[in-house]
Amino acid sequence: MTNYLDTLNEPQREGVLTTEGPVMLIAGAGSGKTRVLTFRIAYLIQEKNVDPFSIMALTFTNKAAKEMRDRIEKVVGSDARSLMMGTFHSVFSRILRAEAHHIGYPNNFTIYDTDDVKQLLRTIIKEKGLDDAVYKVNTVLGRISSAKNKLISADEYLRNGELMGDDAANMRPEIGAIYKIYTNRLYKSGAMDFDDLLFNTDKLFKEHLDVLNKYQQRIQYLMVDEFQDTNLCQYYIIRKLAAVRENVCVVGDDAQSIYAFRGADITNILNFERDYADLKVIKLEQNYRSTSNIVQAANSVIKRNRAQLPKNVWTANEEGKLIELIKAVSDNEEGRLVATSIFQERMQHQMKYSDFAILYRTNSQSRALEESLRRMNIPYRMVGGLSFYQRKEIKDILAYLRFTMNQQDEASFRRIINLPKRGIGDATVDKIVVAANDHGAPLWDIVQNVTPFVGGRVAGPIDDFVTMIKRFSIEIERKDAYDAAFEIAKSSGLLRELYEDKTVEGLSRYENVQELLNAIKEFTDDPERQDKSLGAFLQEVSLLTGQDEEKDKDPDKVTLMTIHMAKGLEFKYVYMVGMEEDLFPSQMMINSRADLEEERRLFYVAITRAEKRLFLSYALSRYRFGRLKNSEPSRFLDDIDSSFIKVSSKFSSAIESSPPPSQYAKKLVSGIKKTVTSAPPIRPVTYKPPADFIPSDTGALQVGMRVEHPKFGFGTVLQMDTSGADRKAKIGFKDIGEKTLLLSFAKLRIVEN
DNA sequence: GTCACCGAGATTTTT
DNA sequence: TCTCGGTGAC
Repeated sequence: MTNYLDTLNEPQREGVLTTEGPVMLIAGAGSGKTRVLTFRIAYLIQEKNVDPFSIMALTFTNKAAKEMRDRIEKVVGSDARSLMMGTFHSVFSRILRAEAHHIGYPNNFTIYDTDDVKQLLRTIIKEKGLDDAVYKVNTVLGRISSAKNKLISADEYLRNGELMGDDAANMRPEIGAIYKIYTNRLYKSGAMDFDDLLFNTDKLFKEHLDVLNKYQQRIQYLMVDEFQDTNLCQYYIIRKLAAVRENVCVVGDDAQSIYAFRGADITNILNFERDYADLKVIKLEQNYRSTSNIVQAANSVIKRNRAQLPKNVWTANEEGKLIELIKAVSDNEEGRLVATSIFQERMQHQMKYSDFAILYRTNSQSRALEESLRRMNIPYRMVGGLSFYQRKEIKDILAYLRFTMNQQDEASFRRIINLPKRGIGDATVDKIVVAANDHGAPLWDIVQNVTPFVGGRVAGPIDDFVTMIKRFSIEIERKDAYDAAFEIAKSSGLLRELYEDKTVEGLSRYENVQELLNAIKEFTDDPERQDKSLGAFLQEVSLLTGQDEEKDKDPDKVTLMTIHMAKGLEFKYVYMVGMEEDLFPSQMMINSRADLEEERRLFYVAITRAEKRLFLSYALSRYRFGRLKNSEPSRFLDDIDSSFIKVSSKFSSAIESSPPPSQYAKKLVSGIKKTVTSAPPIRPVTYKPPADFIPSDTGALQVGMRVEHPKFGFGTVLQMDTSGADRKAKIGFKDIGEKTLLLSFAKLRIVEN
């Protein structure tokens, strides 16, 4: 058992063995922090005989939690199950599920997702008669959310001169009032938003010391992963929980802090040193993941940031190949070049598809990439995007289930009262909600006794609805989650409605609902699960995100995801695409130094995901908002010390004929050590390409089509060769005769008609 | 109350 | 390009 200690280096071992007292691990990228955390927990259980029940470990994503649990289970076996471990949100929502009644919430409170929250805010803004162009839902939500993350309640917000002053200066003086109404509405609905799961946990501990004490006694050892991403609220909870024993170990890397927009506050790291005088700080600086070139390139980037803790990340790994920069004229070509490169590298080095990842800044960039991968028959999986549980049909069913659990839930009520159609319109719903608020009465009381408040015609259907929901709530007492959910899906008429829709989309929606029911079945059939109630299922599902549905039969696929989702992961080959100004760094992040530094840290995270090879790519034009836009290479390319990067030989010849390169591109081409043999000189031709030459997608190129080439001029496709790895086309050019071109490189414009 | 059509805005990231 | 909310006809 102790032999695993031998596999650790000195600071890592220290991190595992220093179990008593406050510890902060500053862990550089790829320095094995998960190993340290894993072994630390294993060590506590096996060597120090600590009851796993009294260890709490907090992570940021479900994925990280799951991975850690799996790894611990490999060492300590089934003991791992009783660990109190998960994301901040899931662990605290479990605590609230047991304790929420102390702060006036029902224990079976509903969790509102972002859509529910926005809907509710929109309603409130409308009810207050405010202009929704001034009070944009996203703005309002942002203000409220960041207040909650800083532990500022609605009442405190209204009393806070600075916040109110800001709002007044921005012509939005009512935000505080909206916050207050919003809080009351959530409370009345027995619902919490994501921020409330933290905010209310803090409130619970603050107002009920007996409850806090219970958890302080229980949790003997507390560990926090990704500490640099904690917000103030999380920090206070951590401190409270650890106040008695002070056996708290936080692990983080300030260079990888990329969630400031969500309230993460790096100063927590500094405060931690201040709050614990006897804090032991251990630095993990040896990188085991990446080649020396990649590590040094990453260092050269992060060095440009002003705000950072001093550390020296180094590696004993081989030098490795240089980072390659791929240039493309368009987003489509970028996709094509990346796909081609993956194909070739995989062949040449006998890699698996799963060794490759393509990272991007925004989800919308995935489309061009997907197309190229599909065209080359490269299997891929996309992580993130919209989750299964955000689909309309799924949310509809879940709303029924949620409302059956909690009849005060306004958001679910609005969603299902007229679904399927039963002749109850918005006007009626508004009347009911307003009546509930005016009378200070619970929503459900009004709904049950609705006649005085609405037109006589709709009273009948509402009564039927009430009867149905009452029947459902009896069902969930008698049946397990699956049987109850199935019964509700069927009796509500939702299932039938979807079944009768024979369109393609209707079919897939029906299948999605079936899949949801399967997921519930799986949940109830899981022998390790103690709480199999519908409530427990809903709780869990609310905190799930897109990344958590991977029951892939074929795991050998290229991974596509945003950089944010890639944090904590590693791949042998990484392609970081879209290295362009306004995209990365995002145009919304270039206005302040702090924002720009966060973007740079994001770039640092991207670079350090790569083990063996890193490719960066950019396109000179790209479709955005459905329009073609020109773009310039990212300023971040200049941050990389030029001795670690080279221009790829894969770049297209069309660059030379494209619009004059930007200053960034120029600097790059001149400043970068050219280790590639330069392309053979192109023989002079008389043909001059038009200034606005834009290559077409040649995926559907066929014999007989007329094409234009930026150097060779106009021609006709004579023959296609798609047998080999590279698709080729023999083209008869008007000026220079026949040429066979590789379609992955050639810039061709398909001439219309 | 319902449906079909139109126009606007979105694309920064997640629990 | 896509999704969402608003509007007007029935």
